[in-house]
Amino acid sequence: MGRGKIVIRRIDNATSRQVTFSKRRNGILKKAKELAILCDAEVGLIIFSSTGRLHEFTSSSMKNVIDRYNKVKEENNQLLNLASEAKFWQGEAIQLRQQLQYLQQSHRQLLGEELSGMNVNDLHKMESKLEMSLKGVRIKKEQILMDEIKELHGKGSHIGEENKALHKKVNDLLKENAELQKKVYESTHTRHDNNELHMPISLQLSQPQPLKSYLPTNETMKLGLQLNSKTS
Amino acid sequence: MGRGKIVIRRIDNATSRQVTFSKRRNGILKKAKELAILCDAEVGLIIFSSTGRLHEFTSSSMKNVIDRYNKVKEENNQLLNLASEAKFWQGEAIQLRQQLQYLQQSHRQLLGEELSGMNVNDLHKMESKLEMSLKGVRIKKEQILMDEIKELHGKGSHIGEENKALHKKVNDLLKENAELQKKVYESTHTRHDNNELHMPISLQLSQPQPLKSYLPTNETMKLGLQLNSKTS
DNA sequence: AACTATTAATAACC
DNA sequence: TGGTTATTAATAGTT
Repeated sequence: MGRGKIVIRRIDNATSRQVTFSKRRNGILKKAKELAILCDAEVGLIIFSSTGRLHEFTSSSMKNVIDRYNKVKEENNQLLNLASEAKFWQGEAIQLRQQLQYLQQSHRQLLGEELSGMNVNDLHKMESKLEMSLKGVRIKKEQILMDEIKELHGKGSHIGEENKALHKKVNDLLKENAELQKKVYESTHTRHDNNELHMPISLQLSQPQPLKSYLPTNETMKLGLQLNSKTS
Repeated sequence: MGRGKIVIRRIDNATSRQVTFSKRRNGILKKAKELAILCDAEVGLIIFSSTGRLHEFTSSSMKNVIDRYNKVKEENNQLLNLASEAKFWQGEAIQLRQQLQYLQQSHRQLLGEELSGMNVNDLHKMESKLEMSLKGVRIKKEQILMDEIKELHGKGSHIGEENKALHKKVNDLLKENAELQKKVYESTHTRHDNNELHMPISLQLSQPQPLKSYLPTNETMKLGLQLNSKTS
């Protein structure tokens, strides 16, 4: 749109560059204004000439336009951040789902399900694997049982010793008791007849109770059962 | 530049507004780019369509352009402030200079200088003014003199009374003295003759001095003169 | 989105 | 800097 066509590149001649700037600047300012009016748009145009002079057009106010611009850019940024975050977690989810699927498959195969699609070699390997596993499991189980037994033996011998001591004590007490009974009998036999058996009876009843309580108790029996149920 | 001329006003039809927006937006974006390249200008163009969509062009970065824009605006603001401040003080100076000039003129005229350029009426008024001033001055002067005299009279009468009292005292003393002299004379007359007249002479000399010092002094005379020179 | 008659912008010149 | 004009570029109305 001039006397001749021009290529769009920096005009070297400073004067004609300035002239062109002046003309085109007016042109674009007019265009900006027209666009704003015709199309009801909010337009902000800032131009610094090569000499540093400022020229501007705004349909509203430059502050408005800039604020709105920054707002939109910020929102876009937030959207971008959210999008990238979503993408990241999506990736995580895909990876985790794959791992899960693989483990489920492996698990089913270990349990003997879904063996279709495996060749003899695979099945052979699987068999070895399972045998190794079984071996490990049995070794572990036996070890636990042995530990249990060892512990029980320890407890048992301890209780046996205690038992011995108790038996001795019981015997001593019985002897003592007998002597006392003898003395009482001798003394009461000469004076009163009706109160005769009161004291001996109460002493006799107290004797059997301590004997019973030093046998293996319910609690220690339970402990042994629990350990057994765990290793079976 | 189309099939027909158009007036630049908001296009009512939303669809054709949108179409026009699209076309002209491209046009102005191209123009902005061309201006930046051809003329080596820094350009920032922000467009919000009526539907709120953002379109932009910058030859560098929008942040750059906006920062530079704000910087220039701030500088302009500062310049504007300084300019308005300068204008304000200039106004003040002009006003003060006028007042000064008027007062100088008036002062000179009151002193009888620079009477050329005044007509008879002006001079008549001036004369009256000066007469009034003179009258005021004379009245003030007389008042001050009267005050001075009154004060002096007050002082004078006071001093007069003191004077009377002193005279009386002097007389008394003279009488006393005379009597003493007489006694002395009588007593000495019989024994010594050479000391006879010493004492009476000294007492006679002391009498005139106090009388002199109670007349108006040099200082009060001076005060009167100063007041006169001020009012003349 | 493509076409085109027409207007608007502007490059070169003064 | 501002005006003129030949020419190109942009685009309004249309398809």
